[in-house]
Amino acid sequence: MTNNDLVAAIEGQGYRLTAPRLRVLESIAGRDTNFTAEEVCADVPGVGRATVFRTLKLLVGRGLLCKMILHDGSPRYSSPMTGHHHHLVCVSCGAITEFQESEIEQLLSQLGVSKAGTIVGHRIEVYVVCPTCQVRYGGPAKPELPISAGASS
Amino acid sequence: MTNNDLVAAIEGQGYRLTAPRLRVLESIAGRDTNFTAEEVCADVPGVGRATVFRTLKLLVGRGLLCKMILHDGSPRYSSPMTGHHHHLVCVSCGAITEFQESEIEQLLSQLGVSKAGTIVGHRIEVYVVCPTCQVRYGGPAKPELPISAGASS
DNA sequence: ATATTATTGATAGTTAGTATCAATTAAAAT
DNA sequence: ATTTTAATTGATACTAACTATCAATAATAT
Repeated sequence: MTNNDLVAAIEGQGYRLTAPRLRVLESIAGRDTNFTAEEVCADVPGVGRATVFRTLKLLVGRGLLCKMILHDGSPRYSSPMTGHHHHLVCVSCGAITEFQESEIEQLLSQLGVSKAGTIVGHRIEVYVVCPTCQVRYGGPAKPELPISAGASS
Repeated sequence: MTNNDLVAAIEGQGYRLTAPRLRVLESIAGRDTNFTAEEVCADVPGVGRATVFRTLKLLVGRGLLCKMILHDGSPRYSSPMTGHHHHLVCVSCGAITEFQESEIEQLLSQLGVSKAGTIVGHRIEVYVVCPTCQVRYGGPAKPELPISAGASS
Protein backbone atom coordinates (compact mmCIF):
# COMPACT_ATOMS: atom_id res chain seq x y z
CA MET A 1 0.00 0.00 0.00
CA THR A 2 1.77 3.08 -1.22
CA ASN A 3 1.16 6.64 -0.27
CA ASN A 4 -0.50 7.22 -3.62
CA ASP A 5 -2.89 4.35 -3.07
CA LEU A 6 -3.91 5.83 0.23
CA VAL A 7 -4.28 9.31 -1.17
CA ALA A 8 -6.34 8.02 -4.07
CA ALA A 9 -8.58 6.12 -1.70
CA ILE A 10 -9.26 9.21 0.39
CA GLU A 11 -9.80 11.56 -2.53
CA GLY A 12 -13.11 11.53 -4.24
CA GLN A 13 -14.81 9.67 -1.40
CA GLY A 14 -16.20 12.80 0.15
CA TYR A 15 -13.15 13.10 2.36
CA ARG A 16 -10.89 16.11 2.25
CA LEU A 17 -7.26 15.56 1.59
CA THR A 18 -5.85 17.87 4.22
CA ALA A 19 -2.26 18.50 5.18
CA PRO A 20 -2.50 16.65 8.53
CA ARG A 21 -4.08 13.63 6.87
CA LEU A 22 -1.38 13.62 4.26
CA ARG A 23 1.24 13.61 6.98
CA VAL A 24 -0.35 10.57 8.55
CA LEU A 25 -0.67 8.80 5.21
CA GLU A 26 2.99 9.45 4.50
CA SER A 27 3.94 8.09 7.87
CA ILE A 28 2.12 4.80 7.49
CA ALA A 29 2.86 4.25 3.80
CA GLY A 30 5.85 2.03 3.44
CA ARG A 31 5.87 0.71 7.01
CA ASP A 32 6.58 -2.97 6.70
CA THR A 33 5.88 -4.36 10.14
CA ASN A 34 2.99 -3.76 12.46
CA PHE A 35 2.96 -0.47 14.31
CA THR A 36 1.20 1.35 17.09
CA ALA A 37 -0.80 4.55 16.92
CA GLU A 38 1.77 6.10 19.25
CA GLU A 39 4.52 5.42 16.76
CA VAL A 40 2.58 7.27 14.13
CA CYS A 41 1.94 10.15 16.53
CA ALA A 42 5.64 10.41 17.26
CA ASP A 43 6.33 10.44 13.54
CA VAL A 44 4.07 13.38 12.76
CA PRO A 45 4.97 16.12 15.22
CA GLY A 46 2.60 19.02 14.99
CA VAL A 47 -0.32 16.83 14.05
CA GLY A 48 -2.70 16.36 16.96
CA ARG A 49 -3.14 12.99 18.57
CA ALA A 50 -6.86 13.10 17.93
CA THR A 51 -6.26 13.63 14.24
CA VAL A 52 -3.90 10.70 14.08
CA PHE A 53 -6.43 8.43 15.75
CA ARG A 54 -9.22 9.77 13.60
CA THR A 55 -7.23 9.17 10.45
CA LEU A 56 -6.28 5.65 11.48
CA LYS A 57 -9.91 4.91 12.22
CA LEU A 58 -10.95 6.32 8.88
CA LEU A 59 -8.46 4.11 7.08
CA VAL A 60 -9.47 1.03 9.02
CA GLY A 61 -13.10 1.74 8.21
CA ARG A 62 -12.26 2.05 4.55
CA GLY A 63 -10.34 -1.21 4.60
CA LEU A 64 -7.08 0.56 3.87
CA LEU A 65 -5.49 -0.33 7.14
CA CYS A 66 -5.75 -3.37 9.39
CA LYS A 67 -6.19 -3.15 13.09
CA MET A 68 -5.48 -6.33 14.92
CA ILE A 69 -5.14 -7.47 18.46
CA LEU A 70 -2.03 -9.16 19.69
CA HIS A 71 -1.88 -12.19 21.90
CA ASP A 72 -1.61 -9.99 24.98
CA GLY A 73 -4.58 -7.89 23.92
CA SER A 74 -2.72 -4.84 22.69
CA PRO A 75 -3.74 -3.29 19.39
CA ARG A 76 -1.52 -2.98 16.35
CA TYR A 77 -1.99 -1.57 12.90
CA SER A 78 -0.62 -2.98 9.69
CA SER A 79 -0.87 -2.10 6.04
CA PRO A 80 -2.62 -4.84 4.17
CA MET A 81 -0.94 -6.57 1.27
CA THR A 82 -4.07 -8.29 0.06
CA GLY A 83 -7.83 -7.91 0.24
CA HIS A 84 -9.88 -9.59 2.89
CA HIS A 85 -7.58 -11.68 4.99
CA HIS A 86 -6.57 -12.70 8.48
CA HIS A 87 -3.31 -12.56 10.33
CA LEU A 88 -0.71 -14.93 11.57
CA VAL A 89 1.17 -12.88 14.13
CA CYS A 90 4.46 -14.01 15.60
CA VAL A 91 4.24 -13.53 19.35
CA SER A 92 8.00 -13.30 19.53
CA CYS A 93 9.00 -10.84 16.81
CA GLY A 94 5.64 -9.45 15.73
CA ALA A 95 6.04 -10.45 12.12
CA ILE A 96 2.76 -10.67 10.29
CA THR A 97 1.77 -13.12 7.63
CA GLU A 98 -1.55 -12.65 5.95
CA PHE A 99 -3.71 -15.56 4.98
CA GLN A 100 -6.97 -16.06 3.19
CA GLU A 101 -8.99 -19.06 4.02
CA SER A 102 -12.22 -19.17 2.13
CA GLU A 103 -13.11 -22.38 3.89
CA ILE A 104 -13.22 -20.54 7.17
CA GLU A 105 -15.54 -17.94 5.72
CA GLN A 106 -17.77 -20.68 4.43
CA LEU A 107 -17.85 -22.43 7.77
CA LEU A 108 -18.72 -19.20 9.50
CA SER A 109 -21.56 -18.35 7.20
CA GLN A 110 -23.01 -21.81 7.69
CA LEU A 111 -22.83 -21.17 11.41
CA GLY A 112 -24.69 -17.91 11.12
CA VAL A 113 -27.47 -19.42 9.09
CA SER A 114 -27.86 -22.38 11.37
CA LYS A 115 -27.50 -20.77 14.74
CA ALA A 116 -27.37 -17.13 15.35
CA GLY A 117 -28.75 -14.85 12.70
CA THR A 118 -26.89 -12.49 10.44
CA ILE A 119 -23.14 -12.30 10.64
CA VAL A 120 -22.02 -8.68 10.55
CA GLY A 121 -18.32 -9.27 11.05
CA HIS A 122 -15.67 -11.47 12.51
CA ARG A 123 -12.26 -11.31 14.00
CA ILE A 124 -9.68 -14.01 13.50
CA GLU A 125 -6.09 -13.79 14.64
CA VAL A 126 -3.71 -16.69 14.82
CA TYR A 127 -0.71 -16.39 17.10
CA VAL A 128 2.43 -18.23 16.14
CA VAL A 129 6.12 -18.49 16.78
CA CYS A 130 7.49 -17.95 13.31
CA PRO A 131 10.22 -20.18 11.86
CA THR A 132 12.87 -17.52 12.36
CA CYS A 133 12.07 -17.16 16.03
CA GLN A 134 11.88 -20.91 16.51
CA VAL A 135 15.43 -21.18 15.27
CA ARG A 136 16.56 -18.24 17.37
CA TYR A 137 15.23 -19.67 20.60
CA GLY A 138 16.12 -23.27 19.93
CA GLY A 139 13.34 -25.46 18.76
CA PRO A 140 9.62 -24.98 18.63
CA ALA A 141 8.03 -22.98 21.39
CA LYS A 142 6.00 -24.92 23.93
CA PRO A 143 2.96 -22.82 24.72
CA GLU A 144 2.26 -22.77 28.45
CA LEU A 145 -1.17 -21.25 28.46
CA PRO A 146 -2.20 -20.78 24.86
CA ILE A 147 -5.30 -18.69 24.22
CA SER A 148 -6.74 -21.78 22.62
CA ALA A 149 -6.45 -23.78 25.81
CA GLY A 150 -9.29 -24.19 28.25
CA ALA A 151 -12.43 -22.34 27.49
CA SER A 152 -11.23 -18.97 26.33
CA SER A 153 -12.36 -17.72 22.99
CA MET B 1 -20.07 -22.63 35.94
CA THR B 2 -21.13 -22.56 39.56
CA ASN B 3 -19.36 -20.99 42.45
CA ASN B 4 -18.31 -24.42 43.66
CA ASP B 5 -16.73 -25.24 40.33
CA LEU B 6 -14.70 -22.07 40.51
CA VAL B 7 -13.70 -22.65 44.11
CA ALA B 8 -12.69 -26.21 43.33
CA ALA B 9 -10.61 -25.04 40.42
CA ILE B 10 -8.71 -22.55 42.54
CA GLU B 11 -8.16 -24.84 45.50
CA GLY B 12 -5.36 -27.31 45.35
CA GLN B 13 -3.68 -25.58 42.44
CA GLY B 14 -1.24 -23.70 44.60
CA TYR B 15 -3.59 -20.76 44.81
CA ARG B 16 -4.97 -19.53 48.08
CA LEU B 17 -8.67 -19.32 48.46
CA THR B 18 -8.84 -15.95 50.15
CA ALA B 19 -11.87 -13.94 51.16
CA PRO B 20 -11.45 -11.31 48.39
CA ARG B 21 -11.11 -14.02 45.75
CA LEU B 22 -14.17 -15.75 47.07
CA ARG B 23 -16.12 -12.49 46.79
CA VAL B 24 -15.11 -12.19 43.15
CA LEU B 25 -15.96 -15.82 42.44
CA GLU B 26 -19.37 -15.35 44.01
CA SER B 27 -19.95 -12.28 41.91
CA ILE B 28 -19.20 -13.91 38.59
CA ALA B 29 -20.81 -17.27 39.33
CA GLY B 30 -24.30 -17.32 38.01
CA ARG B 31 -23.96 -14.30 35.73
CA ASP B 32 -25.69 -15.23 32.54
CA THR B 33 -24.72 -12.55 30.05
CA ASN B 34 -21.36 -11.09 29.34
CA PHE B 35 -20.05 -8.59 31.84
CA THR B 36 -17.34 -6.03 32.34
CA ALA B 37 -14.63 -5.94 34.96
CA GLU B 38 -16.17 -2.71 36.24
CA GLU B 39 -19.44 -4.47 36.92
CA VAL B 40 -17.63 -6.99 39.03
CA CYS B 41 -15.77 -4.23 40.86
CA ALA B 42 -19.05 -2.50 41.65
CA ASP B 43 -20.43 -5.76 42.93
CA VAL B 44 -17.66 -6.41 45.43
CA PRO B 45 -17.28 -3.19 47.43
CA GLY B 46 -14.31 -3.34 49.73
CA VAL B 47 -12.34 -5.53 47.37
CA GLY B 48 -9.64 -3.57 45.59
CA ARG B 49 -9.81 -3.01 41.86
CA ALA B 50 -6.41 -4.58 41.38
CA THR B 51 -7.56 -7.73 43.11
CA VAL B 52 -10.62 -7.95 40.91
CA PHE B 53 -8.51 -7.64 37.77
CA ARG B 54 -5.95 -10.06 39.11
CA THR B 55 -8.61 -12.62 39.90
CA LEU B 56 -10.26 -12.25 36.51
CA LYS B 57 -6.90 -12.72 34.86
CA LEU B 58 -6.20 -15.77 36.96
CA LEU B 59 -9.51 -17.32 35.94
CA VAL B 60 -8.98 -16.52 32.28
CA GLY B 61 -5.53 -18.07 32.45
CA ARG B 62 -6.98 -21.21 34.00
CA GLY B 63 -9.66 -21.44 31.34
CA LEU B 64 -12.42 -20.80 33.87
CA LEU B 65 -13.50 -17.53 32.37
CA CYS B 66 -13.61 -16.22 28.81
CA LYS B 67 -12.38 -12.84 27.84
CA MET B 68 -13.54 -11.71 24.46
CA ILE B 69 -13.45 -8.58 22.42
CA LEU B 70 -16.60 -7.00 21.10
CA HIS B 71 -17.09 -5.62 17.63
CA ASP B 72 -16.12 -2.16 18.85
CA GLY B 73 -12.98 -3.46 20.52
CA SER B 74 -14.15 -3.35 24.11
CA PRO B 75 -13.46 -6.34 26.33
CA ARG B 76 -16.10 -8.49 27.98
CA TYR B 77 -15.95 -11.50 30.22
CA SER B 78 -18.26 -14.49 30.13
CA SER B 79 -18.52 -17.75 32.00
CA PRO B 80 -18.01 -20.62 29.62
CA MET B 81 -20.66 -23.26 29.24
CA THR B 82 -18.43 -25.66 27.34
CA GLY B 83 -14.76 -26.45 26.86
CA HIS B 84 -12.75 -24.91 24.09
CA HIS B 85 -15.06 -22.84 21.97
CA HIS B 86 -15.56 -19.55 20.20
CA HIS B 87 -18.21 -16.89 20.45
CA LEU B 88 -21.03 -15.59 18.39
CA VAL B 89 -21.73 -12.21 19.93
CA CYS B 90 -24.83 -10.22 19.10
CA VAL B 91 -23.72 -6.66 18.39
CA SER B 92 -27.17 -5.43 19.33
CA CYS B 93 -27.99 -7.09 22.64
CA GLY B 94 -24.68 -8.67 23.56
CA ALA B 95 -26.07 -12.19 23.79
CA ILE B 96 -23.40 -14.82 23.47
CA THR B 97 -23.68 -18.16 21.78
CA GLU B 98 -20.78 -20.53 22.02
CA PHE B 99 -19.74 -22.71 19.16
CA GLN B 100 -17.17 -25.39 18.55
CA GLU B 101 -15.91 -25.88 15.09
CA SER B 102 -13.29 -28.54 14.91
CA GLU B 103 -12.95 -27.92 11.19
CA ILE B 104 -11.68 -24.43 11.91
CA GLU B 105 -9.09 -25.79 14.30
CA GLN B 106 -8.00 -28.27 11.65
CA LEU B 107 -7.72 -25.58 9.02
CA LEU B 108 -5.68 -23.43 11.34
CA SER B 109 -3.25 -26.16 12.24
CA GLN B 110 -2.73 -26.91 8.56
CA LEU B 111 -1.96 -23.25 8.10
CA GLY B 112 0.62 -23.27 10.85
CA VAL B 113 2.40 -26.26 9.44
CA SER B 114 2.44 -24.93 5.93
CA LYS B 115 3.25 -21.31 6.51
CA ALA B 116 4.23 -19.85 9.77
CA GLY B 117 5.58 -22.14 12.39
CA THR B 118 4.00 -23.19 15.65
CA ILE B 119 0.57 -21.94 16.53
CA VAL B 120 0.49 -20.85 20.16
CA GLY B 121 -3.04 -19.51 20.23
CA HIS B 122 -5.83 -17.96 18.31
CA ARG B 123 -8.70 -15.59 18.70
CA ILE B 124 -11.95 -16.02 16.85
CA GLU B 125 -15.05 -13.94 17.45
CA VAL B 126 -18.03 -13.81 15.17
CA TYR B 127 -20.32 -10.80 15.39
CA VAL B 128 -23.96 -11.28 14.59
CA VAL B 129 -27.37 -9.74 14.93
CA CYS B 130 -29.23 -12.46 16.76
CA PRO B 131 -32.69 -13.63 15.67
CA THR B 132 -34.38 -11.81 18.55
CA CYS B 133 -32.78 -8.51 17.62
CA GLN B 134 -33.53 -9.03 13.95
CA VAL B 135 -37.19 -9.29 14.80
CA ARG B 136 -37.04 -6.32 17.15
CA TYR B 137 -35.52 -4.02 14.57
CA GLY B 138 -37.51 -5.27 11.62
CA GLY B 139 -35.70 -7.59 9.31
CA PRO B 140 -32.08 -8.58 9.07
CA ALA B 141 -29.49 -5.95 9.81
CA LYS B 142 -27.60 -4.55 6.86
CA PRO B 143 -24.01 -4.11 7.95
CA GLU B 144 -22.56 -0.83 6.75
CA LEU B 145 -18.92 -1.43 7.40
CA PRO B 146 -18.55 -4.98 8.63
CA ILE B 147 -15.24 -5.98 10.09
CA SER B 148 -15.03 -8.61 7.40
CA ALA B 149 -15.15 -5.98 4.66
CA GLY B 150 -12.08 -4.61 3.03
CA ALA B 151 -8.80 -5.75 4.40
CA SER B 152 -9.31 -5.77 8.13
CA SER B 153 -8.55 -8.90 10.03
C1' DA C 1 4.63 -20.45 67.41
C1' DT C 2 7.32 -18.86 63.95
C1' DA C 3 8.95 -18.33 59.42
C1' DT C 4 7.90 -18.01 54.75
C1' DT C 5 5.43 -16.75 50.96
C1' DA C 6 1.27 -15.36 48.63
C1' DT C 7 -2.00 -11.95 48.49
C1' DT C 8 -4.06 -7.52 49.19
C1' DG C 9 -5.40 -2.71 48.45
C1' DA C 10 -4.07 2.03 48.02
C1' DT C 11 -2.02 4.79 44.94
C1' DA C 12 -0.16 6.26 40.89
C1' DG C 13 0.80 5.44 36.19
C1' DT C 14 -0.04 3.49 31.38
C1' DT C 15 -2.18 2.59 26.96
C1' DA C 16 -5.29 3.54 23.72
C1' DG C 17 -8.14 5.81 22.86
C1' DT C 18 -13.00 9.32 22.76
C1' DA C 19 -15.75 13.84 23.63
C1' DT C 20 -15.98 18.65 23.36
C1' DC C 21 -15.65 22.73 21.03
C1' DA C 22 -13.84 27.00 19.29
C1' DA C 23 -10.84 27.97 15.45
C1' DT C 24 -9.49 26.87 10.97
C1' DT C 25 -9.63 25.28 6.30
C1' DA C 26 -11.37 23.10 2.19
C1' DA C 27 -14.82 22.86 -1.12
C1' DA C 28 -19.06 24.57 -3.08
C1' DA C 29 -22.07 28.13 -4.39
C1' DT C 30 -22.74 32.54 -5.97
C1' DA D 1 -13.29 36.20 -6.51
C1' DT D 2 -15.90 36.17 -2.60
C1' DT D 3 -18.98 34.29 0.39
C1' DT D 4 -21.13 30.44 2.44
C1' DT D 5 -21.20 25.96 4.17
C1' DA D 6 -19.51 22.07 6.08
C1' DA D 7 -15.64 19.24 7.23
C1' DT D 8 -11.59 19.11 9.83
C1' DT D 9 -8.34 20.29 13.32
C1' DG D 10 -5.94 20.41 17.77
C1' DA D 11 -5.99 21.53 22.59
C1' DT D 12 -7.81 19.87 26.48
C1' DA D 13 -9.98 16.98 29.36
C1' DC D 14 -11.84 12.68 30.03
C1' DT D 15 -12.61 7.48 29.90
C1' DA D 16 -11.85 2.44 30.02
C1' DA D 17 -9.22 -1.07 31.15
C1' DC D 18 -5.95 -2.10 32.92
C1' DT D 19 -0.58 -2.62 35.29
C1' DA D 20 3.34 -1.47 38.64
C1' DT D 21 4.77 -0.60 43.15
C1' DC D 22 5.04 -1.66 47.74
C1' DA D 23 4.07 -1.76 52.59
C1' DA D 24 0.72 -4.33 55.22
C1' DT D 25 -1.72 -8.47 55.94
C1' DA D 26 -3.06 -13.22 55.74
C1' DA D 27 -2.45 -18.01 54.62
C1' DT D 28 0.39 -22.01 54.72
C1' DA D 29 4.47 -24.62 55.96
C1' DT D 30 7.82 -25.87 59.52
